[in-house]
Amino acid sequence: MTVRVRIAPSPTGYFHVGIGRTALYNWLFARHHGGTFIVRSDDTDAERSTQEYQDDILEHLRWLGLEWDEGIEVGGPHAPYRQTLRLERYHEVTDALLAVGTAYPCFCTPAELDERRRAAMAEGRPPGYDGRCRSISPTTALARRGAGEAASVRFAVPRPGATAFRDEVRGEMDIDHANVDDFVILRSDGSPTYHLASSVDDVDFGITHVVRGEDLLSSTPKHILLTEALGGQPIVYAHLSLLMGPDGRKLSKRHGDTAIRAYRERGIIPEAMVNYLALLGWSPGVDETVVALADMVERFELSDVSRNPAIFDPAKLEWMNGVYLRELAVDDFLARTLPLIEADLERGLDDEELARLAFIAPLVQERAKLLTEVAPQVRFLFVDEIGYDEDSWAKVMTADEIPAVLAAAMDRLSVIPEWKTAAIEEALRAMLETLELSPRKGLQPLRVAVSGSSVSPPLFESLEALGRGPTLARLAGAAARL
RNA sequence: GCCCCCAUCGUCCAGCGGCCCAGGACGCCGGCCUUUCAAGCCGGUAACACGGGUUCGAAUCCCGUUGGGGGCGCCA
Repeated sequence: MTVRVRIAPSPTGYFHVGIGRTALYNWLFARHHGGTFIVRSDDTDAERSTQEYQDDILEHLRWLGLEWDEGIEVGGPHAPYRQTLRLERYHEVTDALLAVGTAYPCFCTPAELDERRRAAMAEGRPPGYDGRCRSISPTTALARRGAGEAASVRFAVPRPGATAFRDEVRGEMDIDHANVDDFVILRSDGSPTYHLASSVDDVDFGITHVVRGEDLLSSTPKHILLTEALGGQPIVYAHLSLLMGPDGRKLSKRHGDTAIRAYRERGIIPEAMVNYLALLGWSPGVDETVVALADMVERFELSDVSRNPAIFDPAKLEWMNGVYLRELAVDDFLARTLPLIEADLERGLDDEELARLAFIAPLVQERAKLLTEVAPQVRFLFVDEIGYDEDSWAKVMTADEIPAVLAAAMDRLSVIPEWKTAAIEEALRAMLETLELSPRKGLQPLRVAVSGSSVSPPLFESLEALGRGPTLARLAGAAARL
């Protein structure tokens, strides 16, 4: 049997790290088994669904490299893969269930249900639907509907009864139907609920494994019951624990960024995000933290997925991002960084500037954790006027010997025969010796004078990249500002 | 309230009855290196929630307590 898995994001919000991880696990599972990964759109919530969110989801699925074999935008044998386009099918199924009595019309209004739910809670009874419309005879029900009375359709859960299944990450489950109420499958406005649409799609699309969040664990009997009623093949379930915020509560907006987009914009690269997400709840079985994608595919097993809720830790993500940044080929690093640099400068770089950037890039690559750190670090190479970081200035440009240092540096640098790192270093070290200054004392002022900050790429290389003219001008400029 | 899930360093993960006075990674602290910041290297800090069993032997199995999470919608 070929493995067929899916994710069914609802376009009611940006693609966030939680679904990202679920998508990744589905993808890894499919790839590991040579199966099919499907993406469909759960867009039945017309109120909250937007095209912007839909685009964001697909864009970031691709950004993470989780290409899908079948589904929305790419098509496939079960197209279209969006639920709003399959309403007829849901009605067809509902009618069939109604006909055999596996489902029944419910005439309770939302207001009534709400009131009863409140009362039940207050009295300590289970707040689920009490099943009162289940006893209405089919003829009476038909008459009432014929008379125009609004009705939703509920699934008649067998009682007494229980649903047992084996969850691939949690083990054997057995849920008594006393805890599964007669749930709505079709709203009174004719739209399908999540339970119906999702289960019908899973059956119709031949889904073999459902890997999803633990929040759906207690709804699983509903889906199994529906699947059986539809005559579908049994589906294997695997429920992933949820992602938490730093305070141990469910991850949400108030914890800061949960959107994958936000991390991308902050300078996280997809390789790092994927690696980090993969290990947030799954272990390849060895004490390794940085794992190549191919190895993940090779080793991924649902049985190795952790049952513990996991706290999303941006600090570790950033560390990992640094690891991946350093592993990048310089050209690749440059390619990913250039758009950010040009955006920062608000102009493109010419060939000569590109060459200077390429010269300095490896040195920046070594120290970056985020792609977004690069532009500010190299900005001084491409602007006419630099802005000084005031903290840096206050910290290093206030010592008594500063004027002498700047003057000596200008003297030395203006006469070196060749403007190369080695010659620059030699000249400046000679200067340090003459002035009897430590590198820290004598070189930091030059760094601030030239780059505007006490933090920059290595000084000698930076000067070479800047060029003699601009270097001398910056030194003079700083001297004038003292 | 009821039902379900979970429980190893601050965090993520390893451990699936003896190899564990518990291992790796992030973080944190210290050192080395050093032209800044990083990186790198070396070292350190820190956990089996609690109580009962089972067993020659328990982080590992069972029960309970506590704690955390999820669910109980004509949301998904």
